[in-house]
Amino acid sequence: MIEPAADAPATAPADAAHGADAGINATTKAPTASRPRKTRSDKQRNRAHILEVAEEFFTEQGAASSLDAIAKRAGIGPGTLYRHFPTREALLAALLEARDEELTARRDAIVAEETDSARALERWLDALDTWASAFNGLPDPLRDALTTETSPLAMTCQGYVTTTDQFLAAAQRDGRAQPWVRGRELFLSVLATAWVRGAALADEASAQSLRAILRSGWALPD
Amino acid sequence: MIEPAADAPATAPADAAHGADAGINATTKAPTASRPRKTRSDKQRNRAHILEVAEEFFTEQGAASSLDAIAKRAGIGPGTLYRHFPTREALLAALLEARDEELTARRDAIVAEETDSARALERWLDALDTWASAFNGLPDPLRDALTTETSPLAMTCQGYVTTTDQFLAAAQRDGRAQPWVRGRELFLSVLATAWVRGAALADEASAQSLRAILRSGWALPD
DNA sequence: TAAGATTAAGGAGGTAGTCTCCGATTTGTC
DNA sequence: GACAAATCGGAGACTACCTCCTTAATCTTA
Repeated sequence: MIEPAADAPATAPADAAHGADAGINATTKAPTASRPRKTRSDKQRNRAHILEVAEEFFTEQGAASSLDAIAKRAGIGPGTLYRHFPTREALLAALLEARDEELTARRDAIVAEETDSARALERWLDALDTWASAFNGLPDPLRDALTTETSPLAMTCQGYVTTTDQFLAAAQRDGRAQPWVRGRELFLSVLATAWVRGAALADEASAQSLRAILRSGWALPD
Repeated sequence: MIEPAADAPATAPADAAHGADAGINATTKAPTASRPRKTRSDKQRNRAHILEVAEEFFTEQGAASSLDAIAKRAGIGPGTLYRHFPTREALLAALLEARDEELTARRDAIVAEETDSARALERWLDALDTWASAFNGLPDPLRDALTTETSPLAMTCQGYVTTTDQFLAAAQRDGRAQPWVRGRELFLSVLATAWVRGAALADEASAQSLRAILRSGWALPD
């Protein structure tokens, strides 16, 4: 049996909090401490549009695309882009958040369908590989996030490391994975293979082979 | 027995050709077609100094250091630096050339000392790992070189891939390495582990573990 | 719905890095 | 020592990142 699940990597609702908290300070008419305004509509519109355009750019030209160019194609000034997403990592995190749902779904599907714990871990690593290969050059910021602590990507990565740990623990319990391996390293190894793929634009063969090497590296026979 | 060796990755002598070819066109006194001049001394001096300073910078700040900053500390203009080394890769290649001798020596030592072909391959991969970790951020240009064909680093890499292939072939003959692995992928996997190490400035534990995963990945028991 | 308050947009511009071109300088040769 | 060729130096064109401050859009209230 397998049992990772229970705590997903937490898809934060981005911006909640407006409405439902009026009337608290209605006693005084002080101009300060008034009820917070509704978020301006153009802000949300811009945010959404930036994300669309960034997805395009990153897909076509990799995760290191020029942010100014993204702003220009989105028809906004650079200041607006940076106000919404102070760093490249923040922008990437927002884009990956959209993929979070899919990855979580794959995780749940694996848990539900797979009875072989080693096979389950393998499928999960496959899913992670696809995720980390969303954009060319994505492995680099992901790797950095894993050691930076204070990155918008850090939380996301940490969640997936935890999930990896759970799949791995199950496989280890069944004697199907090397006992000395840790989830963090498997996660890093997935990033590393995705990084290798990023080189060639078409060294798929090498990436495949590397995955196989890693597979036979963490696995135990039977 | 092991038998890689024979053809080293070819340490090009950089600039030969001066002297020993005079008198050929001595028949006419035509101002054209005269004997080529000796290389100017300041050129060699500058080249050497650039290499010293670049070694410093790359060691301290990684392989992505500012080239203009290197030129400035070397007391020359950027144009001079770019004339000597048109690209960052050319500069890196020149620096790595200095390490070529050491790596070749390690290869020869392994060939001479090691009777266990799997152990020999392992030691060679260790040597490569040290080589690829000479500067922070070095794995990236090395990876690119492996698929660019027309990079000053490409030849160097290709030579080491060949050496890896030879050690690997020996191990495979002895049934000590997975038969489906190729030298290119092992080389890439070394780069990948070096790349992982580059993240943390100190995630040595993960890098070690990744090496172990790879080790048990390509190896066959007994 | 118009005035006032506030939030957000826009974009000029400071900083930094890459790389090139050409006038000035150094060096080798006779 | 003078000439010619090779090399240097660095201004500056280009691109990218990111910030600040002025202007414009939107929300609120009457």
